[in-house]
Parts: sequence; structure tokens; C-alpha cells
Amino acid sequence: MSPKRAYSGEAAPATPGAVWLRAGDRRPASRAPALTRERIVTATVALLDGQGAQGVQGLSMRKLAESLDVHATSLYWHVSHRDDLLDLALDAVFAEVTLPEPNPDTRDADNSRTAGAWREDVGLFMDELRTALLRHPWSAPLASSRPLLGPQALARSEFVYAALVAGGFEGDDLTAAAAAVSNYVIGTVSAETAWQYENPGEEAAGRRALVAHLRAAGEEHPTLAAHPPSLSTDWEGHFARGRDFLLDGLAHAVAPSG
Amino acid sequence: MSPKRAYSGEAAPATPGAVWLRAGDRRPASRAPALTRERIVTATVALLDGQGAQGVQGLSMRKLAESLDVHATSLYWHVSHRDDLLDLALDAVFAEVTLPEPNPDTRDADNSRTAGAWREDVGLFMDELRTALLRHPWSAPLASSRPLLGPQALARSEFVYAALVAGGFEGDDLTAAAAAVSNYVIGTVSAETAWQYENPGEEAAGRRALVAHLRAAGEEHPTLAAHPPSLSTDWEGHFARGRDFLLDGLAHAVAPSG
DNA sequence: ACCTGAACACCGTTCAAGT
DNA sequence: ACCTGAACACCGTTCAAGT
Repeated sequence: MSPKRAYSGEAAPATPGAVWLRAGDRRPASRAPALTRERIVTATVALLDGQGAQGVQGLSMRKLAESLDVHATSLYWHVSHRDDLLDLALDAVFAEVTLPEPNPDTRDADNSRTAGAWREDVGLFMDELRTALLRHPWSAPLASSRPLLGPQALARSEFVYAALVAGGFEGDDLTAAAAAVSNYVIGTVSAETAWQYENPGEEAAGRRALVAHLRAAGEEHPTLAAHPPSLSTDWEGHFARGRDFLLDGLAHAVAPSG
Repeated sequence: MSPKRAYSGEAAPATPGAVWLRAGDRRPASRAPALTRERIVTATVALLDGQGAQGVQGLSMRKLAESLDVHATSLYWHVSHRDDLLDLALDAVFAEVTLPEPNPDTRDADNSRTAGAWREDVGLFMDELRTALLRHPWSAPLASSRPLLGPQALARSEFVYAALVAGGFEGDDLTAAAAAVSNYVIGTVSAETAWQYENPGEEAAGRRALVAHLRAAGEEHPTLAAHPPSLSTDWEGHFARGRDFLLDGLAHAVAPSG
């Protein structure tokens, strides 16, 4: 109704991932303030973790403020939008991905690259990322829908890029390989967490309904019916198999003869 | 006093003989309902498509109702929650993934499986799915965070399963392969759409800020700085490369010798 | 059977005002 | 510099009531 600037509500900020791009976003503090960005981010992660299957919808500025014993509007001194909070919380999850020093670009006696090194590094990254994302069920869907530009995320990307470069990737192959690795992990964990129930008690009933649904639909989908997709919920095993498929394909790209 | 279109009750009509003058006064005995689930879903997709980079947040029951010339609360006769609408809209996107009859499990003269058939089918599925998801930028993040159980989604799964079974996959390898294929596509498109701007005019400024950000961060991340991730935005090319990496890995699993 | 209207319990965000 | 308080423009969903 109002002609000028329509209510923007929860609309995404104009530039995706804008928190990371704004300079001079944070004012210097004079006296120890009640609120700091760190405290707010910690409380955000805690609130989201406590909201179970609600995901990112479990975060409201008002609930967050209450958990910090402050008014909702105070948060806006430290942060521009709710979305900033989500980006910051996500980067805090990436901080939990702990990685060693990457294996260097070592060579065998015949000057070919050692086969195992880069693959081990990339596989380790994938496993570690999955573990961190699973610890915070709201994080994988978020990671799949926001640019990953926070300092912690960038540091993890650096690790992957270094490992792939050591493995012989370069140019577009490098970019594509790194993207495939991240997207596989994030996509897989996102799918896995999509099955989480609000209430553990509902799981049994939900499972029964799913079996009945697939059986009914299965009459038209014989292959699917013969291999019910998510009834065997060995998520970790399936993750590892798919990870190895992808790593096999990457290995093929840098050593097509072998 | 009285609202604009009140039921007149027993009051005398203003115009004598007005019954005859009013069109549509008598509803047909079995009147077609104003709303159907199909109409609602179509309007939902249209609304979401029109909300640009807002994604799933662009859908409100009130706006949707307005676009259907109905009250928001009427929608609840046809649908239980807002989430139902999202699941229905997502399945409508899967309906746009058009696929041929899958290649059968053909054999070569030496009774080994023809190498190209299943791979062609799976690759086609991946390309088609990407295209459909890109047409509706809100759909990939949604697909990555909801179980894909709609009839259209299941039919597409059937195609992938059939192709993989024809290629020689079974058991956990089959499940893992199918999941990897879907998750790769959905994860990749989700990442791609995460970079979309609300307003095309902001893209240039956002790009400059991103370059500056990566340059500053690049001092600590040399490999990343040397290969700036998303500045070359050949999304399709990178998608195809990653797709082929994965397909190579899958091919290796069913023909480890070759 | 299908739709309306009022009501409830929430939202994110702005802005002037306080300290 | 940092926080409060009131206000604005929205939300999803319920339920009794209408036709």
C-alpha cells in the first residue's frame, strides 16, 4: 500500500554475504559494553542448537535478546540484520572444522606425485566438515544457501585448495573440484538433517507413514520400490561411499592413465 | 456501518424486482470451488518466482491469498501449513524435469554392459534437474532442506535408480550413488543461486567489495588468492566438470579394471 | 463443503530518546 | 558509544460463523 520503500521484512540484504564485505562495520568500543559481537554470536549458536529441527527459523531477534538479557533492538547496534547473525553463526561452525597442516606436494622417486597425500587431505576435510555440520543441524541448509565468505570458511577453503593444487589440479579443474567437494558434503548433510524430527517420539510414526507412502507409490516405481531409499539409514556409510566415488573421479582427472 | 458487501438478509431490496437483475445470484447446485489445490500451487510458484532473490521468504499466506483474490485463512481449507505449500511447489518444479525412457540394460557382444548407456542417462538427469532448479531460484535451497517425497520427485528418482541399476549398481552402492548424484546437483545449484542479487544494479558494487575482501583475506590464504573462487563465474562449465568427476568415479566403481 | 472475519501470538526493523 | 521504548508494518494459524 505505501508507495515508497515497501516493508523489507526478512528480505535478504541486497548483497549476499554482505557482513563480510562491509568495511567499518564495527565501531571501536570505549568501555566494556554489555554486548559484544562475540557474545551475540555465541548466544545465536546456542539458541539455534536448542531449537532442534526448527532450523534457522528457530532464531528470532526477540528470543535471542531475551537469552542475553537485553532488548531486541539493542542487537542492531552490533549487527545490521538478522541475516548477518546467521552468517556469523555459520562461520562459527566452520571454526570447529579442525585440520592439520596439509601434506606438501611431495614426489615419488620417479618424480610423479605421491598418490595418497592430497586424497587423504581432501577426504579428511570432507569428514571433518560433515561432523561439524552435523553437530549443528541448522548449519548445513544454511551453508548451502549462503556464500561462504567468513574468515573461518575461507581458511578451510584454503586447505582444500592447497591439497588439490598439491595433487595437480589447476585452473577450472581446480575450481570445479573444490566446489564439488564442498557441495557434496554440504548437500549430503543437508539432506540428512532434513529427515530430523521435531520430537523424537514422532519418529516411529513418521517412519511407518513413509514406508506406507513408498509402498503405495512403489507400484509405479518398481526400481525404487525394490531399493527403498532411506529406510536403511546408514548415513555415515553412504556418505563415505559417495565421498570415495567423488575422490575416485578426481584421482582419474589428475592421473588418467592409472 | 455495514461492511462493503454484506449479505442483505430480510431487508427490502433497493430496486424492485432486483432478483432478476442480479447476475450470478444463484450459484449452480454443485458450484466449482473458487480454490483448488492446483490453482493454489500454481499461484505459489508464480509468487515465489516473482520474489527474486528473496527465496522461500518471499511466500506469505497473505500475499498468496491476495494473488488469488481470497482471504488468507481460506487457504487452510486446502492445505495444512505454509510448509505444505513449499513442498507442493517444489514437486511442481520436479515436474519440469523431462526425461526420456531410460536406456535398457544392454550388453555388448562380450556380454559386458555397454559403457555409455547408464552414464548418458544419469548425466542427462543431472543436466535437466539443474536447468529446472535454476528456472526457480528458490527451489534448490528448498530441495536441499526437505525430504523429496512428492510424486514428481519420486518419478525422477525412479529414472536415476533404473539407470544406475542398468549400469550395475546395487545395494548400498546404488543408494550412495543415487544420493551423490542428486546431492551434487542440488548442492551446486543452491550455491550458485546463493550469489544472486536482489537487484541487478547492485551486482557491480557487490563484485568490487568481494574482490577487495578476497584480496585482503588472501594475504593469509595464498592458494585461494591465486585462484579466486567465484570471479570466473562460468557456473555451467564448472557444474559440467564436477558432474564428470563424479560420473568418472561411479564408472570406476562398476568397472574397476577399465 | 468451502469461505469469511475477527482474533491471537508472534515477527524484523526504525528511530527518537536516554545515559 | 551503547542501550531502551515505543511504534510500524508485517507474520502464520485458530476458530466460530456464515452461505
